[in-house]
Amino acid sequence: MTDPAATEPLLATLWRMPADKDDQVVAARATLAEVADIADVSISTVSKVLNGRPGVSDETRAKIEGLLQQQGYARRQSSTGPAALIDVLVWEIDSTWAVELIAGVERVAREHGLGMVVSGTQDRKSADPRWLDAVLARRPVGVLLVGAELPDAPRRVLQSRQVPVVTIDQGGHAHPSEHSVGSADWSGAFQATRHLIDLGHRRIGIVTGPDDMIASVARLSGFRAAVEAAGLPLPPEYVRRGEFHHRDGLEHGGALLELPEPPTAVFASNDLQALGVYEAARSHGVRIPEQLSVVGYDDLKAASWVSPALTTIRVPLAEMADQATRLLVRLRDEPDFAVSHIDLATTLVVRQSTAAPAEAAGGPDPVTP
Amino acid sequence: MTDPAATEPLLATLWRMPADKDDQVVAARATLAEVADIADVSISTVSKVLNGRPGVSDETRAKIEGLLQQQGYARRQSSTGPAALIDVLVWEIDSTWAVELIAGVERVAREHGLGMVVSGTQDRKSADPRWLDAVLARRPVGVLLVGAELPDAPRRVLQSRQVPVVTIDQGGHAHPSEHSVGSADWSGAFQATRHLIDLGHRRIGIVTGPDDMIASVARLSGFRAAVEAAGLPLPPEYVRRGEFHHRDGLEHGGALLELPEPPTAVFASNDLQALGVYEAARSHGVRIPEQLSVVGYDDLKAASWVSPALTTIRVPLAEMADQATRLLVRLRDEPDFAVSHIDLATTLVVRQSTAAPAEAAGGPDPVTP
DNA sequence: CTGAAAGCGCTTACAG
DNA sequence: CTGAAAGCGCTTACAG
Repeated sequence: MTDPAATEPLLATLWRMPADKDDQVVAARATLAEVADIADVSISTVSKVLNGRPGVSDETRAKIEGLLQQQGYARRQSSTGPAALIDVLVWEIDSTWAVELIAGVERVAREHGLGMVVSGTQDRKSADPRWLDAVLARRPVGVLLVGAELPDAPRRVLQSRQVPVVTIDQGGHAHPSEHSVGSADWSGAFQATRHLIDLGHRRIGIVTGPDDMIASVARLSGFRAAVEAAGLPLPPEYVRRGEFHHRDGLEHGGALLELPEPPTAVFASNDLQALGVYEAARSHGVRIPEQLSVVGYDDLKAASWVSPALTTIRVPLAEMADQATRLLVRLRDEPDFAVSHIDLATTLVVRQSTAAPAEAAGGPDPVTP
Repeated sequence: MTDPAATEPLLATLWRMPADKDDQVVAARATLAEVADIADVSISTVSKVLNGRPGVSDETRAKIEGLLQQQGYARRQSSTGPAALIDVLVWEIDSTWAVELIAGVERVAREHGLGMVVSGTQDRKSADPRWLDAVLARRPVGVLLVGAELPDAPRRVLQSRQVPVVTIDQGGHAHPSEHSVGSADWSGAFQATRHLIDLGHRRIGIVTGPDDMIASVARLSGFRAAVEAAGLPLPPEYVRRGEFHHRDGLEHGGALLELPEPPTAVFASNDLQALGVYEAARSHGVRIPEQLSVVGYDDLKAASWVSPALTTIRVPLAEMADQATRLLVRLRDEPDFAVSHIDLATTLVVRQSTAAPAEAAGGPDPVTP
């Protein structure tokens, strides 16, 4: 059985051509008998290994365990269809941002009698293989990606098992072949920047999100468009790359204030960063909004609690969660439902963190570091 | 077969006495053969009904469907035991407080290869019956209650199905027969109050949580103990009942500041309330900490972002989640593990929201409403 | 340690 | 419309 040619016909039996009118090749799972055949042992022995029973030599056991793993052996499939579960994969599960989405998904899932399995990931772009295995074993109604992305390989695996995937907040442009629910990032950023310009600001800085996130790129782009449309300069040192974290605002906010010619307003790409800018301003003795205007993005609850209350772009997180979850439920009932990209509108919420610049001409005196 | 006596022995076969050394009676599910027997039809016919196949008369179909329902027929049980899931029931899922616990539970669950199913409830004390049904169908490793309580009936149902329950943050005193992980609420509140007294405050108000939550009662009690130990007066109007919400701080904070003799310091029973007190102080033109000291409870991330940064009691939420989840995993392996109550220590985090009162003797002038 | 054989719960093609 | 019989995937008591 170490002769590769010998296993050839056996492997072939693992792929069956079912008597299918659609003339479609479907991957059939391996049975105990097939694994036993490949391993050259009896079905009984494979059964013992599978159930952890004694009476099998270590050598045989190891060989069979390897084969079960390799062949992706799964017990007799219950013909009950998918479990009443939705799997949610969340990037940075403890972010205030993720919470509002999770709460929204839970509410709609509950309405439909579905449980919500939540998994976190620190790595936005690659799925833990154990996560994928767990999802396949659970056979959920569908998978919701919140801020996370899925590489092609696991994406195809899910597709082949008829597990639909919906992405939330990718700006709706990431995978054209994939269902997504996002918000109007570009125009939200444009509105925010426009608001600052209308107040009379001429020197406006930005703290961006990671440049490999569509939402973040779209916000920067909307910002640039508004600045350019107004004919304002945008020195490169006014554009600071961040990671959507509080500390970005603290660090880059400080750096901006220490420039020889600091901006009179800062557009933070999310509220957390905006709160970081607050802290930087505080430690530099700069008053908001008198000496520095700040606009955030998201409209987290905290945005209205801080002082001064934060002017920001409201992202309809609850509604996005709602739409995405309903889409998943719909895909369960109509698997061939056309691929859809939904972008919900964002709105500017003006509070106390923005005002006209101190001097329409020169701006505040440079701050001494 | 409408003669009740005739069904008697057949019903009896639904309860089998397995060849069990423990001499335990175990409820066995009905098989197709048994249902067929009761219905007086062949197994084939029952199988057809079960799978919605044609070739069965409406009458026979109706009879069999009724019996399948009545006998609680379930397909062949996968002999795999409980699913690789933990069920978490969360009170107010979108509270900042719940998030940190959920994130902590997810991390430990993942470590153990377990998925985390999250359900929310707005009603802290009664479980949705659909939730209970879903949990029983999922057969999770265990149930974690986060801020939620379970009435006796569902509690007994879970117990009878060997689904262990662990409660997080009930102060560890709610159900003596139940596993719980809490934190030292009484001594945390005592520390916080003691801190204010040490700074020289003599008039200290409190915004409490709901008086049917142990955590909240314990905090009030710790507060009282510290005030009394210092021989300070505690007028009834200094004790304001809240619900652990931001608006409690806003409303009661305002009410306290409008008293003829307002307190010089406020102990808020959680950080959200403390931020509400901030807002009340702001709208009354009262400066923190110069004119009013504020202490919170929880140490949410936002506590260090606000200005002035909030002095608070740190509750080890991540560690509590960790302990509770590990306890559940342990209960899976040792169902008879002794009931345990773990209370983790809390610590005082001194930031900028507390200072000595303006006038050691009289305090600030009463604020005009 | 190994596997042939009996058996369980279920499905399905087919005879009546 | 109904059911006897063959068969599938798996488990288990037991012979070698």
